[in-house]
Amino acid sequence: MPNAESLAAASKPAGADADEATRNNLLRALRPDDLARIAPRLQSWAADAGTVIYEPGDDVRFVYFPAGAMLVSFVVLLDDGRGVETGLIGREGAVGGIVSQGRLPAYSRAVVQFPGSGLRMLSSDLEAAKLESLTLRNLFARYADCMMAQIFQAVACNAAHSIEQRAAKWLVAAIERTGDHDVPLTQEQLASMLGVGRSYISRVIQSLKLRGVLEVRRGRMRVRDIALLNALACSCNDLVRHHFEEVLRGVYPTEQESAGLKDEDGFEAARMAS
Amino acid sequence: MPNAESLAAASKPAGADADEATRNNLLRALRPDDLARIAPRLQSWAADAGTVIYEPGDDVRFVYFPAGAMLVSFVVLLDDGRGVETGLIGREGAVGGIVSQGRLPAYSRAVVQFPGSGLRMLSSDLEAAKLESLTLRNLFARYADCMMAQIFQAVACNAAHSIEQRAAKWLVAAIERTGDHDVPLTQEQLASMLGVGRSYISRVIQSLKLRGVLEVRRGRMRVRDIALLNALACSCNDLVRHHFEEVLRGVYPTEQESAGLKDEDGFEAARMAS
DNA sequence: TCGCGTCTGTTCACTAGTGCACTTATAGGC
DNA sequence: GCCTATAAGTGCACTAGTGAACAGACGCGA
Repeated sequence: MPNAESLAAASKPAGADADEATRNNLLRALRPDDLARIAPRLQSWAADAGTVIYEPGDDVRFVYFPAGAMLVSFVVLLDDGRGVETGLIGREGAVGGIVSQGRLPAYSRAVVQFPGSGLRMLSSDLEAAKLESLTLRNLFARYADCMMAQIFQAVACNAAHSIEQRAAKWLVAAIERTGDHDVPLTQEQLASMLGVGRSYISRVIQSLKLRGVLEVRRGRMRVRDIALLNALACSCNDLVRHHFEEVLRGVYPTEQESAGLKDEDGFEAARMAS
Repeated sequence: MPNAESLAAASKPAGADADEATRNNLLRALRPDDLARIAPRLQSWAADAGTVIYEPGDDVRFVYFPAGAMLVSFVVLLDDGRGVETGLIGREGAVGGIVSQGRLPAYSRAVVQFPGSGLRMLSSDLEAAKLESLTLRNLFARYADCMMAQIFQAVACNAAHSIEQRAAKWLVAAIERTGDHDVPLTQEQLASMLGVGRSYISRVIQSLKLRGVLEVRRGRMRVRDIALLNALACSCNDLVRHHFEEVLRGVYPTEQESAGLKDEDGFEAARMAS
């Protein structure tokens, strides 16, 4: 359950707490001198679920760093009005101009999926800092590559895997990032993100419930057996996680602060998020 | 039909013809001083269909610039051994370390789909040149953003659109890039790239044939009515093309050398490729 | 504690797509 | 000009997923 700090969108002026920065893995991975370089430009930032950070075509002025249990989705709008999720970003990453490296019209919509708080800074400030620091540039290029890998895998996944596999994958991915087995999401929202019919998702969830994988409440689910859930999912998540580990090994901190996520049977749900 | 220059993989030592460089839009978009900066490092390069440029995990040392009718696919390998196409690159772009900006293990396989020739250079040389030139860096960041948009759209497309729409889209995208209505591809290959069954693709192609959209030969198709084909496709291609135009407007050359692609009814098949 | 909006569960008829098996066509090499 | 490998076409039984419709049921606000 998202903690009570999820208030309406707001942002403190500047020089946000060093504490807050450690709640985002990309920022925590910064060398002290790089952190010192950008810290004065970071401001704290919070948003409710459903908040649209930017729309397609918008000039994206900020880079956003979700922290804690906050999740942001990239959503591509189709001609028929549907919006399909193409990527899910949590405290392991950042949103806004990561690939384009500055101000270009956004292609997707970015929307807050799970509420929470984080940090943000002007893209122009980040770009300026990247010009001064090779290590900073390197870290963000590595993260961009990982994000790209995630999107690549999603293309293949959507072409090849069943709706049950994809739904299970989504839930595991969300829990890995938030560190919370409680998923505040209606079935309607999940169906819409996957680009599939609501009634079928309902059946899939029902079947997971009957197998004891999760509990259903109105507007939220609670995952009871994440190991089984991950086994029912396709391996797309695992492949992407592996790429993150390889590319960011030695850059991301390796500490095991797995947020109490370890299950009895040893499934390491928070490897990427940790 | 790919022209006879498609010989076995080979590469001339250096300082490749300035001519060849104009056959790739990214290189043609370079300012004269930027072109002069990298030209000495460009070498010409050719490959047959099926040539694997790199495999997942490989250290990608070169950036490849397809020219003319050459096409390169990104293919993500699934756990079950299938490989699904996630992106298609032709003379409008480049392959290799575009997003990661240097040497990182590749996530996908890159494979030559249609044979031909082009240019390539060491990633390290390109990165060095980008450090020296803001305009060069800017051009490649813009292209990276466009490639990202293409992949984003593919995620949504695979989630939402029918196989007929996706097959039609693929054919239009290929023709836009090559400038040739002849598509040297077996139905098996097309099915595999889309991640779907071969027998169903056969039925889709059959239906297109009956509607007079294309002719079928063994191992190749010839598109007769690309306007109708594009109408049967989803609009994903159009959306991506629009983003290319917006982001690379004023950077890409705007001349209309549409390679004889204009149809009687005015469908501009080569807008992006031109 | 009541009422109501919205989320969930389920049925039903239907369409899209699968996977296999088998036949038929075709080009290209000798 | 024939042979053969391989690609294309097709029938069939089957499964996955759709979309509309409607009946509860949950929980929040007054």
